[in-house]
Amino acid sequence: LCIFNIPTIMVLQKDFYRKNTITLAKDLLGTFLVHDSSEGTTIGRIVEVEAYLGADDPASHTYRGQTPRNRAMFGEPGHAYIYFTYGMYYCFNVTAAESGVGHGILVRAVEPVDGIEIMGRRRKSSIFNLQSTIGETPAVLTNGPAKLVIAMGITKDLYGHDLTMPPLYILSRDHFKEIEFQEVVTTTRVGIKEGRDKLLRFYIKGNRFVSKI
DNA sequence: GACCAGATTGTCT
DNA sequence: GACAATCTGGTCA
Repeated sequence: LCIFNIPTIMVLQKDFYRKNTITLAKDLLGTFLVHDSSEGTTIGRIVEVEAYLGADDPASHTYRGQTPRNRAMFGEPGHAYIYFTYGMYYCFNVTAAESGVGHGILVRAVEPVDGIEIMGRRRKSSIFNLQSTIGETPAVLTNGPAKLVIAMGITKDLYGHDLTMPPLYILSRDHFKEIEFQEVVTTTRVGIKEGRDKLLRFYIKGNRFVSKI
């Protein structure tokens, strides 16, 4: 991983996750999601997220309280909440806020950084045609919450996983590469019926891997 | 670009 | 029984 042979980059620890949910959502932009799997390591830079605010948010899976499905969001921040949806897809969230509150941050898009061939293989088993490219990198690999889960090989057995530990963890921003950190765009969330007015979607302005502009 | 139908099943009421 | 924090491939423009 010569890309990260830089002393300022490190695995984000528990303290990083112990903060206001909206602040955490924005702070996750530009960090690197890493998954070490038997197929190899894949790394994606987080470029788009959405915050879900539990009992204060009718769009949240935790709005009506705890169930077997959403229990991870009621635990410690900085763990994986992975849910199954539309009969065939999984989406990945970072749990947020203190225990009992039920907040989560949906990762909607990452920018492929390493293991791009592995991502391509995983995605091609789901769809046939990946012609669209950005330079050498296919744009369609990870520009959506279910797409990135497939590309990065995230499965439901990682439900509740502590994100400070292998095989799934998050690295801090590369401040050397981000001398000017990109501006954050704040907008409404995608694909929800309730809470459409809330401005809880955040993405890196101008980033080509964001799911929708 | 915009809009739309279909896939497919766990989860909750 | 209804619905879902989605994606793909089709149509029309």
